[in-house]
Amino acid sequence: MGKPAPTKNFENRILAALPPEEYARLKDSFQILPLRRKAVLNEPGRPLMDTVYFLRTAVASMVTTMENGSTLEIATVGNEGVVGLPVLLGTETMRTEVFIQIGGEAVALPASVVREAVRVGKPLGRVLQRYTQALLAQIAQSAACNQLHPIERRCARWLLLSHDRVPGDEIPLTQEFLAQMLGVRRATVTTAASVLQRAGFIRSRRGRVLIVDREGLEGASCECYRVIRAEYERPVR
Amino acid sequence: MGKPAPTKNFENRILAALPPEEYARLKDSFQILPLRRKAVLNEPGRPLMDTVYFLRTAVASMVTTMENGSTLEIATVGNEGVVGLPVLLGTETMRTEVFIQIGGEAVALPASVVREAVRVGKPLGRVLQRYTQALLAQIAQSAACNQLHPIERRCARWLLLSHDRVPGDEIPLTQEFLAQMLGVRRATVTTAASVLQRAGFIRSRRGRVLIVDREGLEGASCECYRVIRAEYERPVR
DNA sequence: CCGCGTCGGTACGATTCCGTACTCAGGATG
DNA sequence: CATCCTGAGTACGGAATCGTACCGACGCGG
Repeated sequence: MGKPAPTKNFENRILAALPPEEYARLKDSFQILPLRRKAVLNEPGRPLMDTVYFLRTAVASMVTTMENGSTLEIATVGNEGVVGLPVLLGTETMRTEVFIQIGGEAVALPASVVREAVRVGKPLGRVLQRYTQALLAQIAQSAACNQLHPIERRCARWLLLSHDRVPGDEIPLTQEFLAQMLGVRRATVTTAASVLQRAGFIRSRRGRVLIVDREGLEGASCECYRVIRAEYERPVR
Repeated sequence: MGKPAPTKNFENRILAALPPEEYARLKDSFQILPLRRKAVLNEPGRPLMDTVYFLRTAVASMVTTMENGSTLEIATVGNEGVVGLPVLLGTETMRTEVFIQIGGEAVALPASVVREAVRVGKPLGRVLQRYTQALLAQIAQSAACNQLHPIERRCARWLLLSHDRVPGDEIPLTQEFLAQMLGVRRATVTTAASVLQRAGFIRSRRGRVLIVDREGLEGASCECYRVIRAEYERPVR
């Protein structure tokens, strides 16, 4: 399939889908800011998110932590999406932690502006609802994937989803981190990655993974990659 | 904790949360109808859902089927929720199958009526957005649970969530079915259920499970039951 | 250029769950 | 009452993954 075509200037896809006049109107409230790796955008306990982030080159992760300390990534958010959905869904807290997985740029909009646009039925609201559905589908598919597919395939899926959201072919990433995303031991990731590497699909260096053969990796991945990607690429009606 | 208190006449909780005048207004479009077990409310391929179902005594399951035929339940919907969310989120299809797990009553509303209410910002829209968030949280928690918790606990969790949505203490349910919900073999369910039974928490007969010691079952369940339930019981602000 | 902290590869027994398959029991049907 | 189908219990070898641990290597900072 190859990577999805990048948007112009790596603009966030939700913003890019807006009619020009809506985009122009919102632009006054824009604030373009860099998000550094490991920056935390949402913490489970914290009450309020007063900002909605439309990611450009930055990539974020939604992660759940269990009582015993084990973690699992719920969803990845890149320039196809937005961080701060609860603001639109009537609550001001969310139990999952959201943090920046790969540093980059984002557009910040005050929650009030977004909320107002949604309330009065502006196009932004429609697009955000559509994104909510896609996010829901992604989470649902991952839920099933976690239970039903072996790690090697899930690992490939994760790498592909990440690759789609990153400019080049190199993903900054430790195996320890990937293990936490997939909810397995680091050693398990090592063996899975070794197989993918021996097959010539990836090359992992210390703290980074290079995607060498994307086609091959897609073959090694489970169907879930395709399903999730298709959901995000469904046209906004 | 005990079961959640039932609503009056087993009314759907979303409808019950509406202001009286909104409820009265919608009541003209109501259609109360029985939903039989195994009835399919949504099929992945099918285009359009022109009806939104507010469940009363009926219980529905959202299920994903993988290419290899294995299945997994994504979420359970009872009288706290609604079937037909995509209608509100801008698409008309959904990849997950939705079917009736336990027969009962539901209120059917034409999608157009609901969509209009949401569009013009009626209270119904707010409550539905709030439910969307809770559903999202439920799916996210299950996703993590599937990966991180052993089956015995997940089995207990499932039984509790089902128990909450059913009038009595008996859940009509074959182990084969439960296995498909949890994404495991039937034999695995048998052993898990045996443990719960020997502990005196449940009694399983042919095609039905009786909840004997709810407190005990809560102890045998993972934290996810509490988390999910808490999300649904969060007040609508 | 050296030292040390972090990261990745590997090992091994333990455990959980799978795949398959056989058997028995409940209960509906004729 | 006999039959038959479906549901539930059980068994056993195998595969995947865990928990823990050790070791070597990369590369940053002093």
